[in-house]
Amino acid sequence: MDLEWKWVNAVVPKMTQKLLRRYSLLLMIRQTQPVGRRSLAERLALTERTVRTDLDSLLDTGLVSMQTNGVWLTDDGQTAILNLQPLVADLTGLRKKETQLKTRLGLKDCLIVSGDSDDRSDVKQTMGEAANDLLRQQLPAGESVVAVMGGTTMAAVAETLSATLADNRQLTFVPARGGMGESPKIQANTVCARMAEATNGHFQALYLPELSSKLASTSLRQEPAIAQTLDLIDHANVAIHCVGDAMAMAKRRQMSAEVTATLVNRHAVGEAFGDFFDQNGQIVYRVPKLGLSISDLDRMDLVVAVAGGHSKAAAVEAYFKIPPAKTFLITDEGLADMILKK
Amino acid sequence: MDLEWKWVNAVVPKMTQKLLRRYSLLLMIRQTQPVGRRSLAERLALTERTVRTDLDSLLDTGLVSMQTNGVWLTDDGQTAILNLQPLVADLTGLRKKETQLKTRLGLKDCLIVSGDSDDRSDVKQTMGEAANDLLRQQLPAGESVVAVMGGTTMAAVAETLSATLADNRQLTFVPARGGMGESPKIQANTVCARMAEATNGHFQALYLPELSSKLASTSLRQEPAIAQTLDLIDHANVAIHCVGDAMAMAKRRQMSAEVTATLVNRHAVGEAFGDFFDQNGQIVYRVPKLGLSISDLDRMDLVVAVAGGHSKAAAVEAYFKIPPAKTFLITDEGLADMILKK
DNA sequence: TCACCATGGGACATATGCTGTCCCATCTGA
DNA sequence: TCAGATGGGACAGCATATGTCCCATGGTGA
Repeated sequence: MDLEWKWVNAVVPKMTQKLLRRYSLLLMIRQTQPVGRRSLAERLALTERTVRTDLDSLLDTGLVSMQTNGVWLTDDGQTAILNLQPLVADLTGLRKKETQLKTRLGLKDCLIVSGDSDDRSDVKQTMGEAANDLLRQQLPAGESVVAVMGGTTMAAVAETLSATLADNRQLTFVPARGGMGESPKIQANTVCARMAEATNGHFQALYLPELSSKLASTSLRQEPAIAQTLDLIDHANVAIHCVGDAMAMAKRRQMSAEVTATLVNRHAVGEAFGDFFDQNGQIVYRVPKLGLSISDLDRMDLVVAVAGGHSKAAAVEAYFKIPPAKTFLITDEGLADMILKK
Repeated sequence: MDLEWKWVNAVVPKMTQKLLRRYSLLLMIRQTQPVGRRSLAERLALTERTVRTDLDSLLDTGLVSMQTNGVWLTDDGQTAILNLQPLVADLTGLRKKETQLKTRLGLKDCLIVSGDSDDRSDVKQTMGEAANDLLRQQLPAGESVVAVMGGTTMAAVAETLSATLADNRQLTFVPARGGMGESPKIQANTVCARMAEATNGHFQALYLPELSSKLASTSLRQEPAIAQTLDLIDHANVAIHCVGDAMAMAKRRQMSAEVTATLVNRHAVGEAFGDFFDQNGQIVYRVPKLGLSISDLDRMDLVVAVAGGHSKAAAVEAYFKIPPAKTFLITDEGLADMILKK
């Protein structure tokens, strides 16, 4: 498929440029709708007029609609993005990187969005939308219990979940683990609530204080409210989570100096589900928490990992030495390049 | 893949038209090179200027070259045609018909060119070029012995064989069967000679008179020159042949009224390798000839059948109830439609 | 409620590319 | 040698794309 486009380009040059330009326009509209010509032009570094011609064309073919408050993506526009994604990935060479990363990390499949979320904050949002697309295609129909984690990346995913996801599905969201010391805005409970809201689904919170001893967790496990949620987690068939850089996570969760020192000593590079691992994928420290562990992913129908930014490359690369080979990864070019260039 | 193009078209309308126009331009150049703008314009029902703009573009990208005697296809142009073929087949809907026909007839694969060779004589030539493309991709490297049949279709294939076929191959052509009463221009010996010439290969003729008795064939088989050729035929690993309408073939070969009556009585619809069969693929009459039979195809590495025109539909459909499922078919839209519409 | 700002739409000159239609010098092949 | 086909030049007309304004308006936050 890769070579094919070379010839298309030779026969109708600049068709691909135009296609890519309009595709990125569609993406940007989806991300910021409702939005006006001038904002779009600025964001995409195009002139107002070219944006306008493109919009007029897309209006003709019904992919966008113009309202007094700005441009909106139509349902057809949504579908177009979904259908054009692999094609555009081909054109930009991302497709090649996707297959490379897939084999390199042993993934079920892989989606790479362009950019680097360490540099531009909107890339995280694009990853969120990619996650939404993926879920729409991969989430089994019917009832599902979705275990999710917290974090800024997961919050971005939650922001973009659309109601169309719930068309043939009844979704229940549940935090994969108890409160992990994150700030309220990005903790799993908040993410759950937001996802449930967006998809007209249900959610169940898991309010847990910081745990310091195994004793406390054993007694807490008896609490009816908590036991019920833990039971739900045990029945989750879908997991969406992120992978974090070890030190960044330790700092964000304000872990004690003692624990941090342990992490350093044991060369922890990444974290997922509260488990810290070194570059060989060996778990070197577990945050004492209730809920899902990496090993529970085996029994899931669908596992989606979302992580981007070159700073997380080492973490992600190490992480995928652990989980079953059925995980989907959604990442960005910054991270992908960092892993592949080695 | 089929749906994808709908969206490409929605995002960049009329690019596909242009792509198709230029592709057909390339095809026409290949067919008639060296050729001038005006001839091309006339043949493709375009204006001179349009052809010129397209040619200029193709010149820029190096797919064609302009000489004082006309336009030539470059090597890149050749490659472009080859690589764009499946894509264009998608766009025109031919691809869908190809897969349909493939499953319907139980083929290894199938190439359909647009048009109907019963209506336009140049369609046969296009099929020949398609055959050339297919051989270039499928013919095993190294030495091959290619058994070919006669007929106008095979003659068209022979016309278009190109030297590039022989890049990594040494080819020997041999008539699959003895002279079948065809006129010299289209008989297998001539076709062989022409193919060998085009590919810098060898060929071995098989000159046989009309045979009327099995006795004669047995004695002829002893003749050293004939025995040698027959031995070569036995070692053929590739076969290229056509499928004919039963009555048309009987007439062309000036078969006796008696035999023709037999064919009618037994409801023969088609012919291949001198074997006539009815609509169920049952062989109802064998021309007493020396050489290859349909059953010998089993041991071949590659079998290509070439037949087009709606009038041959019944014959082709019946034929593919006989041979192994590894045959490639090259046909035209007229024939494909006739089979598929039922 | 009001004011402001971003919105879509209109307008226009300009640039670029495509089209139709000539003519012409030149090359080719019979 | 010569007739016919070749590529290239030229030009006007047309369509589309582009850059740059301005304007009325509607939604939103103060």
